[in-house]
Amino acid sequence: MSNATCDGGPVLLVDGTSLVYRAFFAISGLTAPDGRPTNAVYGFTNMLLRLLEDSECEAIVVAFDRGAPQYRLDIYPDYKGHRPEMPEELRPQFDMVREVLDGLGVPRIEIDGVEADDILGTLARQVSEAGRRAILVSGDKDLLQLISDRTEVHLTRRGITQMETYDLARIREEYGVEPPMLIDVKGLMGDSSDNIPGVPGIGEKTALKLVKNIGGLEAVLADPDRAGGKAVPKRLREHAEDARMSRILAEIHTDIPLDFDLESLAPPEMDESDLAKTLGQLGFTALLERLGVETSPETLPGVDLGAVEPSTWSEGLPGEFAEGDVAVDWRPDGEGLAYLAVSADPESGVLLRPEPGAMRAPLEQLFSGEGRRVVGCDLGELLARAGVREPVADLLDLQLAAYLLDPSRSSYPLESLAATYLETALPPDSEPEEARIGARLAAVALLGPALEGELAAAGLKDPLFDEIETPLIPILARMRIDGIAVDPDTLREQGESIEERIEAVQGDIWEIVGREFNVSSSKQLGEVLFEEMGLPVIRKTKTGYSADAEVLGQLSVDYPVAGMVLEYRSLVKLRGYVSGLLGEIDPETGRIHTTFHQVVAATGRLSSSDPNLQNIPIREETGRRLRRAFVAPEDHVLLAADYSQIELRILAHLSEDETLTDAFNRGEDIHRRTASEVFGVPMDEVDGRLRNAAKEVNFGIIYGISGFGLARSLKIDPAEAQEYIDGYLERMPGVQRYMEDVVVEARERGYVRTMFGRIRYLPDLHHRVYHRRMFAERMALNTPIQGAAADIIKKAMVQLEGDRYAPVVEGARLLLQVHDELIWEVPREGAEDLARRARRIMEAATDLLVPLQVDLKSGSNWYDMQPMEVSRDDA
DNA sequence: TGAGTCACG
DNA sequence: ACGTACGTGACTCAG
Repeated sequence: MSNATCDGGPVLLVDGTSLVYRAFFAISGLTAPDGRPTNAVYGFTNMLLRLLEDSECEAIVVAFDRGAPQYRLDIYPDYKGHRPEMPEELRPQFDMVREVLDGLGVPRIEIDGVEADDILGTLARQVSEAGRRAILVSGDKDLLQLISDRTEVHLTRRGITQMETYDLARIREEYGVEPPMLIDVKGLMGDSSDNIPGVPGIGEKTALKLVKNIGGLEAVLADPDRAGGKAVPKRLREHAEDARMSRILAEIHTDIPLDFDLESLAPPEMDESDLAKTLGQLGFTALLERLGVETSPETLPGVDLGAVEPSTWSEGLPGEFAEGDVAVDWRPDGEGLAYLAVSADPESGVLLRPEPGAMRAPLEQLFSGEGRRVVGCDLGELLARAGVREPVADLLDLQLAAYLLDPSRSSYPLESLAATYLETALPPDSEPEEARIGARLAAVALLGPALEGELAAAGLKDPLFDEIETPLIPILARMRIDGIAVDPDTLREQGESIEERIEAVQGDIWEIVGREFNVSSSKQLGEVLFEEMGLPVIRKTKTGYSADAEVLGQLSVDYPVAGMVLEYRSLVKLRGYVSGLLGEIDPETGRIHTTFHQVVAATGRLSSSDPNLQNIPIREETGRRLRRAFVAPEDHVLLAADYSQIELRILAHLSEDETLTDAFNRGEDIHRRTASEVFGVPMDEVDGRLRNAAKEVNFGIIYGISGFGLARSLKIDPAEAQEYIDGYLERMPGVQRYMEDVVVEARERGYVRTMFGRIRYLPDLHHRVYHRRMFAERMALNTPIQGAAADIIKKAMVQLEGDRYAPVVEGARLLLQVHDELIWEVPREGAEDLARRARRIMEAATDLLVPLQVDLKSGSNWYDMQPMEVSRDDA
């Protein structure tokens, strides 16, 4: 399309500055995948492509303003004086527009100290003098003065989607004057947007009438009385010089020296790979398709696995892959591997097919070479599946790197890494498997340095990737391999008791209701409670009646059946835990081997699954007893070390709020102090109710507070909740300022970062839908806090566990991480030693304005944990 | 598969 | 005039 020649067609002269501005205000909420605002680039590019498609143009040029137009400022220093500054989100988009134009092969002209108008005027004159037609495209009516029989103007109308054509006939009809006379009109009327004064009291109508009836400005000024009346001639006399100056300012120059050869104008020729890269990074894939640009470029030349015979597993790794850097690819199959492929260079690789039960040896070899580097995806999973507890090789996990670069993605398949960072596609499933694996290996090898570069450029490599996340890989793998011992009998006993109570409660519910139904079915429950029994409907969901714990809790005051449903629900929930946990006990080890996921939570936290051991009940006694099933082996104990109030301490540090830091530095009970501040009560008069309210306020602050949310958690009036919040922010002005600053900065940058540099993009900060935008703001407030807590405990884990050949304490194994807590099993006699070291390292993991505090507990199972007395002064 | 619910920090 | 606290994973039902 854009490469088609169209001899004899008009030359398109585009006012880039004006159109980018229009696009910026016409479209909102659009961002690139990396979070940069792209609304103006998108609108402009879209408009430009439509122009190229619609007009059979011969050539196109885009002009931009650059710098202050000195020749106008000399005449009138206040020219464009009252214009608001360019919006922060628009400024960087001009460079993106330039890149897009370069990719499209559209020439652009910008000259220091010259306005786009004048460049366009000059070009229009040149085109016209060459006997060709020109079409000026802008959002600015000023260009109408340039219209001639060979020049027309297209103006954007209402937004940017539509253009309106102005030609000579239309100007004559609408204004009744020749186009150059519009300069005189503007000289008289002025222009508030450019801060051109004109003659006060003369607006467009009067100005036009004068010019139409009398003639140009000089003719009007020569005999002001011809204007008729008294006021207008008076003003014309008083402001004649203003009018003359205004006319000069209003006149577009057509004689700017251009370093541009009109003869060289040619239809644009796009650079497809350049354009694909530019538009791809901006996330404009639909535009790429519209341009017919190949979006999934040629596939990589794969590593030739034919060069080496696929090996069987038992033969181990061929010698040439046993040392030196390698790229690996693998595929899961059940609990094992479908294949493992390794290559050391682009020329050759090896494909191994495992024999069941013999996975370990080649993978030990793979990860054992001192100083070698293994590059691949999800290496932790590979270590865990192979049972490799102590890899020696350096690891470069591509998935982990990609997660740090953009932690909000739902997954990090090699295909999408290759597409994003290499701009290549992997072969489709229709290709033979060996060819596909060969190409995957090639992609892995190339992605290594590519992603390392990206990490470094984003400030994520050191220390986050190199010192924290990568060393954590084998630690998490080891936690999974080791697992935690679980006593199935304890679970089964509790399960039976739970089952009995479910039967009983279910029977009671059925009796009250008068019939049998499935209490677990929200649909059936809703019908029974709200239709048959006529209970008041408190809230509705998309699909029916809401009957969650909050609603049932309210109803239970008047309707005992609601309370019984709550009990039923909690019992069913516990039954789920029991059966889930029993099903996860490895028959060989008698232990549960949960998986800790390193690339799931967008804040940087870990997550746990199969089973999730980060949500084992503790708040309610019945559920808490489940913890009795998590046991330490003979002569061992479980040791738990948890950070006390780490998120509030981070808030104190980040906000530098005096009250908050003071409270922590004095070692006060933070919720009590908060209550004292917010409710104006002396510390020792804070009762349990006030303290709890303050505790909820503190949670609210960390989550990105709203009066409504706090009201809900405290079951109070939203207005009252808002008063608490206002009171809090008044007493903690540092926190208030911090919260405001974080959101403003995030909006400008498109992302937030933790103290350790961990990044999270929040494109929805510009979303046009209010609640999406608010949601993003709360993420902006919460992520630096939750994320920093994650950074800190990860760092502590690495310091405590990273030295693979010297366990912290003989026989100790780190088993679980529950966000602000670490749990080990340790020989009884080593517990105190481990506790001391854990506390020392965890509390010193980072230096904040307030101390970090670690509480320690130990016990023979996860239920009976007793506080440990361990002194700190052992440095 | 999605919605609703609920367990944890 | 709107919908509302952050981050997860698992179970259950229903289509």
